[in-house]
Amino acid sequence: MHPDKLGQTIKNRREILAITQKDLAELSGMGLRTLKAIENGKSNPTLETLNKLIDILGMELSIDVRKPKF
Amino acid sequence: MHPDKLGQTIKNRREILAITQKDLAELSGMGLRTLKAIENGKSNPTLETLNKLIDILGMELSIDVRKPKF
DNA sequence: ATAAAAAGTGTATTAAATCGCACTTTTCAA
DNA sequence: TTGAAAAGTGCGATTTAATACACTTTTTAT
Repeated sequence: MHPDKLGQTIKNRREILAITQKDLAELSGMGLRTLKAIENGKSNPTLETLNKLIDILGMELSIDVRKPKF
Repeated sequence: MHPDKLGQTIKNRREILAITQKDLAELSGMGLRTLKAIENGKSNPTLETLNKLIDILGMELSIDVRKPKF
């Protein structure tokens, strides 16, 4: 999960929920500037910041062993 | 994914692979002190740090919509 | 076309993640 | 038992994520 892909994931989900960056930032209790940076893939967010976001977005973060492609 | 659970996930996986904290830190290109803090749930790591770790551990991070329990 | 809402940006400050060094504690095999 | 390897900790330095303010650009609805 690289910054660019993360940003798209967050942005896509936010748009599905039809809320603005400002509202998402406020609901998540984080700075608007920070959210903008994340969505634009220009940030290296902390786990805490990530958790705030995905919680409000109704998402979850998971870490699992990579499945081999063959 | 809270810091405590993350720490356990990392530690469990490392022990399955039978490598030391020192080796994992070096392979991941991160400070030993940082890895120790993460495993002990006393850290709020950045995405970049997380990526370094799970990459070496043969794991992957994913963010998906929460499935309802019913 | 245009006015308002939403999104993006430059700069500066603050809080905290990362890091190395030196040391202590715990684990574990001989 | 004991000695070495592994894990954990106090401290201080450096880097950078997170933040607010003020402003510009883009998007959207009328």
